[in-house]
Amino acid sequence: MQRNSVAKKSHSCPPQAPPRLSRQQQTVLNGLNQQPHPISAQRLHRFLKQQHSIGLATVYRTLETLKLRGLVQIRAGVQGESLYSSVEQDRHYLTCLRCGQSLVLDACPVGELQRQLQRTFPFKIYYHTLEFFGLCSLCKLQTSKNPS
Amino acid sequence: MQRNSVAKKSHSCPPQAPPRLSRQQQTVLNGLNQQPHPISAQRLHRFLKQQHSIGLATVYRTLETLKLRGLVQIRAGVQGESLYSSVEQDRHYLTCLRCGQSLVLDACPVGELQRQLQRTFPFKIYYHTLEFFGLCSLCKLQTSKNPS
DNA sequence: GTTATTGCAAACAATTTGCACCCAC
DNA sequence: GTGGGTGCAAATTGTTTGCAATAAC
Repeated sequence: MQRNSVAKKSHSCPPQAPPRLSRQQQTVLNGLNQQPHPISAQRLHRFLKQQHSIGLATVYRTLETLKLRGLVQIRAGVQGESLYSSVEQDRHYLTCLRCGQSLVLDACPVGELQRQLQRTFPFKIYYHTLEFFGLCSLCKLQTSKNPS
Repeated sequence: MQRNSVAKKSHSCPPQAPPRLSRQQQTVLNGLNQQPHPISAQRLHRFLKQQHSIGLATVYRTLETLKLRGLVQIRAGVQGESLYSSVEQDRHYLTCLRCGQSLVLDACPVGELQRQLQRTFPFKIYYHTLEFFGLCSLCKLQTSKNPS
């Protein structure tokens, strides 16, 4: 997995990700990795500020950087915000469109498909999202009463 | 599954969706169904205004209504907006995180899984999203030059 | 007449940007 | 010293809401 031959050339510089992250960027990435669930930029910022001094814009800018480097995964929250999580997590959800409640699924049936796509297209694939949407039993009742 | 006994009561009233849509709601739904690809609320509004008189707020409100009735499908655009499409479309994409370019995939390997989940959980599942993210070959080059 | 729908403009919220300052190399 | 990284506040963008006018039944 690791290039063993010539790692001498200055600081390590793997073919993929331009290497080092700044201090604050590392802070953001660490903070993100501590989250059990996908989290919005705003909430992550509030979380980080408990321990560090960091600006909201930096959090946004860093998440953008990490995104392009394939280090974070993004999905959309029910109220339209973006939710970020470690790209390591291969988690999938069953989400209620009305109340936002999410159930975690354990199956991930698309790993093989992803590898196959990777071979077929000239794309560097970082991750995939798979999510099911509908109404939970409670909201289904509510909706038929008050279609709001 | 369906209450068969007394379906006589007034206009048809299937167990699921509270029935009729208003005129404008119908306009939105029709307009949406004419789109070949997922579209944002703003663009849909611009599209509709070419032929009808309709307010932006109505478009948003209608899309929300249609969402709860399981008639539209939502996914997040690369710049953070919501993209809407007919729930009929079982399309999946391979999307570049940098330029937003999307390739349409033909395979959908999760139909069976969805039916299985539907049996397992007390959720009414309307649709699923499955999307792959990464960098297209061009953006991959660009990124290694200018990590911006 | 009563109730839901609509349009407009104002309000909101998430995100991005301009700019001056700071830090690492 | 130079270039990227950072914080703050202002600007932008997508979306929601209040309310009076309108349409549906």
